[in-house]
Amino acid sequence: MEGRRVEMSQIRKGPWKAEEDEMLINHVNKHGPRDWSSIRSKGLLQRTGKSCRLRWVNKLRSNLKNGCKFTAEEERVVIELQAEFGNKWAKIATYLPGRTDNDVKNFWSSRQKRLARILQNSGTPSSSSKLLKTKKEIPGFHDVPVMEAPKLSSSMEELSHSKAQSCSSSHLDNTQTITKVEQFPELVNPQLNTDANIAQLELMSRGKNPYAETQSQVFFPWIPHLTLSLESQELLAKLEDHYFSQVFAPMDFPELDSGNVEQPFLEPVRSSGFGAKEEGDNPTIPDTFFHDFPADIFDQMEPLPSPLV
DNA sequence: AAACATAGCAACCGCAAAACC
DNA sequence: GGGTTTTGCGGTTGCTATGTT
Repeated sequence: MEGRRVEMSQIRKGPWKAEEDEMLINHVNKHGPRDWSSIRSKGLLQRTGKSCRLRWVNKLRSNLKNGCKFTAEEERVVIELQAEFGNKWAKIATYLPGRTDNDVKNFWSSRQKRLARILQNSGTPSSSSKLLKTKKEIPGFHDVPVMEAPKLSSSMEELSHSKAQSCSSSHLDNTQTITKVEQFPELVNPQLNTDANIAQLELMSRGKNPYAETQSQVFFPWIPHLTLSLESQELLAKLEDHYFSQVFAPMDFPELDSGNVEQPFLEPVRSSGFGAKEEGDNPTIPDTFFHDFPADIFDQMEPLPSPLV
């Protein structure tokens, strides 16, 4: 018993040091990614075999996309595969080269928390003001009811492009992603990503039929064949009408009911593409509307013809 | 500037399946 | 065939960075 206590106390836990990483890499180079328990029995590291394996799988092995946010495409893959397989993170991760089961799990967990918070806020009338105060909760949502014409910032698109490039260029196995995703052609439809869906469904829910494409085209006319994801539909089903009546009460768009389709408060993105815009080019788009979208959300979108005026 | 809230990430734990003896 | 060890997975926790008030 005493001996066991001493043994247990010798096991290191917590963050890994560079020397430990180096030792672990050496072991794998010699023996391959196996015999994890022998690492400790040989006295190489005071870590459990499980801990060594986890460190290798999640951080040290090659071709990992450490530090890169999930792209819109990756998000779609996760959402679709989670719906199909459930919480089989390891299985889902096999469809995402460079991502580990832990990455996928963490991504999903964060997303669930975000959705839960939105739902919670939507369910309590008194929380509407709180909702509107929090920028991160619904991307761009807080800007929508504001009828003024805010200035267009170019900083975000610069950031988006630099981030997208730094991630995509450093990982050559993106082709593998495409190969796998081709098995799921529905995954690469020009849908909006998760957060965008949340924002869109909340806007669209003013209408009688939130899934109607005509509605989506009213609010997001620059997005072709806009469809709601499973998640959005589920979320929308749970949202309560009073919330929206509160939030949008000051606004009224009779043209929506009459079928007279006009742009209520947003103008479409120019066909030249998001990154091609210049400052002041389209002053009616709120400058924070896209701030929470993944950097390459627009990569999947076909350029649209210039809007009819 | 400080306090608080939130998101993202790394790592641990318990359990189950697989492998080994 | 059964016991033990190893490996793999999913859930959870804790820490840190960042944003907000």
